[in-house]
Amino acid sequence: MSLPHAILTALLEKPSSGLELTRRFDKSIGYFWSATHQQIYRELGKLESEGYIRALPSEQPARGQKKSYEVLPAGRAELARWTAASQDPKPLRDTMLLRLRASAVVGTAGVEADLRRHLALHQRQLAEYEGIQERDFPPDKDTPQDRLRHLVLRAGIDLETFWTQWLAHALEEFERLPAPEPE
Amino acid sequence: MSLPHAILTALLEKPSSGLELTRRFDKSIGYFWSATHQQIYRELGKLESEGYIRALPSEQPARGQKKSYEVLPAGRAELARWTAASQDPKPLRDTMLLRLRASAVVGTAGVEADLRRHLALHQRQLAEYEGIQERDFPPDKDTPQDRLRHLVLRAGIDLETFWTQWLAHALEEFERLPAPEPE
DNA sequence: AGCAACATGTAATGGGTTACATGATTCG
DNA sequence: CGAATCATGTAACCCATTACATGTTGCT
Repeated sequence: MSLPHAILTALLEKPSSGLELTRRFDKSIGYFWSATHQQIYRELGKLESEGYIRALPSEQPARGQKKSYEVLPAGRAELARWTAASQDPKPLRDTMLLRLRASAVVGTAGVEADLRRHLALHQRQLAEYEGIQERDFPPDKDTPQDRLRHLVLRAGIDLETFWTQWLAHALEEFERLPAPEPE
Repeated sequence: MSLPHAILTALLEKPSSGLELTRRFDKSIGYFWSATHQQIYRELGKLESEGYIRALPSEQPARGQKKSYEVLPAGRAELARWTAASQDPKPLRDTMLLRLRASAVVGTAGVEADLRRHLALHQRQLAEYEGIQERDFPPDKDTPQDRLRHLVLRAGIDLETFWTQWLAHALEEFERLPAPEPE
């Protein structure tokens, strides 16, 4: 229920076409919301038909043609309403944790290699976020908007930090574990 | 694609009926995987028809009758296969982070109250996990299985710790923010 | 007998994922 | 002109969520 609001936010920050949105979701928006181009195009159509956004008039609408969108007042109002509304946090669902719990019953074969791979992935992600932090949030940029966006990036950085530390700890445990399969 | 494997893991740890599984998912399994009773019943039917689990023969099958399941060898093999297979981590999707980013554009009205509410929820969750840790993982319990399960619980505890700290930090930022709506 | 709690389901909806389809532009 | 890339979509499937339906057990 939040993809349309993620798109409205992105379009308010900067009017974009579908593919540009996809790239921004892969890049800087990805640390709090992810989406594929199929989701985005479907949602852009829905948002347009609901009167929340409109295509910028400059471009002609054709199949392979770039089509940029901007947010209409109704879209901004809907985003403000949704942002202010109370929402419950979603319960966790993490495959790696489940696999670890399962490996206590069916054996740890194969898991350690993937723990290492995930550690490398999270370390790379962390480094990327820290790069964004240095580039986009120097100490002198300090408007309320910057502070809020930095806060969100900080969450991404802290989460990746958590994962790298937890995965490193998990690997230490694995080295202390006896070699044969349990159960 | 992991709900069936979560159920297989839970059933291997202890054969259960649908409602018992639901309670265990609410309780101790919830810190790495969540599921409702509807999902569980549907999946139990599928797992049974695939030959991964079977109903314990002692009970007669009727509508309001308790029906317990146990895992068959094929189910255990499938769980072992899935656990060992390499899987990519799923990208983050967090509504609160999105709302904060949106509030940088449409104003922060209403968000602060929900930040406080979430902080309280995460603090309660953290306290609950720490209770489980004290009850279920005393220092003398130290089999490989215990270590692996403790590792998973540790992730839940550390994640809740992260959220409480980040939310507290966010609330501090809000107090430093100028009162009027940005943009 | 009536009611609450237990227990197992069905149906409808909506979002996410994967695979595929199609037109336009650019570059060799 | 052919291939790669850019750009916008369509279709099918699966999973999660919500609301609803139905039978059973135990208690008063």
